[in-house]
Amino acid sequence: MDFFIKNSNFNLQKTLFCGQAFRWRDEGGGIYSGISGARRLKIRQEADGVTFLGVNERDIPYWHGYFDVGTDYSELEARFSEDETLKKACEYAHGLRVLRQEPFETLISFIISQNNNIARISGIIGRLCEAFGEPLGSEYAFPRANVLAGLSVEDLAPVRAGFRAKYILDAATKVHTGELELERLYELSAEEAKQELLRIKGVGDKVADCVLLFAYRKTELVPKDVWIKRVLAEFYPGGLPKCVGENAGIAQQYLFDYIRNNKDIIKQEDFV
DNA sequence: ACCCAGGGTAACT
DNA sequence: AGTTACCATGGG
Repeated sequence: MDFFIKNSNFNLQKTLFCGQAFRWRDEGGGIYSGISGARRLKIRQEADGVTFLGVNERDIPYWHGYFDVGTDYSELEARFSEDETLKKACEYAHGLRVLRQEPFETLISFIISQNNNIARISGIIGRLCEAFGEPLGSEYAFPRANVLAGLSVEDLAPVRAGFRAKYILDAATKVHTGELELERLYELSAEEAKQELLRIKGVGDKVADCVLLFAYRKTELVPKDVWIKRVLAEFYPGGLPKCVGENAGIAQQYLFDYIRNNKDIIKQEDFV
C-alpha cells in the first residue's frame, strides 16, 4: 500500500544524504529507494510530506520511527535559530531529520567511516551487503552479526575496507557471542552505553557518539568529526550555545550539512 | 603526484 | 595525561 505522511518539515534529499545513512539511492522524480537492516523502502517527496510507496503495512511503525516522524523539527529549528550561525545552518539544511537506524548496521557503518570519506563509505558498505547480506529482491539486507562473526580478514578483502576489516570482525564477534548486547543499550544512559561500545576495537569516542545518536537517539551527544571540530573552533570555542538544549546532536547534524557544503565559511586558520 | 576523508590504536614522551 | 606515526583505500 501507499502511505502518506503529512509533514511540512521533511526534506528527503537532505535527510538521506547528509552523511548519517549510506544505503539510499536517488531514483529521480523525487523518489528514493533504500534499505535499513532487512527492510526495503521506496519513498517519494511530496510538497507537504512524504509517501511510503508499496510499503508493507506492518512495517509502517518501523519507518515512522526511522524517520523520527514524532519529533517537531520546526520547533527545533526555531529554537536553534536563536543562535546566528545555527540559524543559517537551519535555513540551509531545512527539512533535515536525524534518523533512528538499526544498532548493528549503524555500528558497523560508522566503524567503516573512520578516516574515510562518505562516497567511499557507501561503496564499502554496498560491497559488504552484496557479499554477505541476505537477498532482498534485487538488493541485499545488511549482513547479520552471526554471518560477519564467522569471517576472516581475508574473507573481507573484496569489500576493500582496508585496516577497518579487523574492527568489523571484532564488533560482529562481540555482538554475536553476546559479549555486547546491543538491545540492552537502549535502557542505559548515554554515558553507560558509550562505555559498552568503547570495548570494541576500532570504536573510539566519535564512532561511539555516532552510533548512540543515529541508532539510539541520544540527541545530547555531539560526534566530533573533522568538520564539526572546525565549526567549533571557528564559531563555538566554548561549546554549542544553550539554545540547543538536549538536542545538541541534532543541531550538530544541521551544522555538519551546512559547513560541508559551504566550506568557504571556515577560515584557513581553523583547518588543523 | 599529492592531499584528504563523519578516527582509533599503540607506542611513545 | 597529552602527542604522534601509522593504518588501507580511492575520490578530488
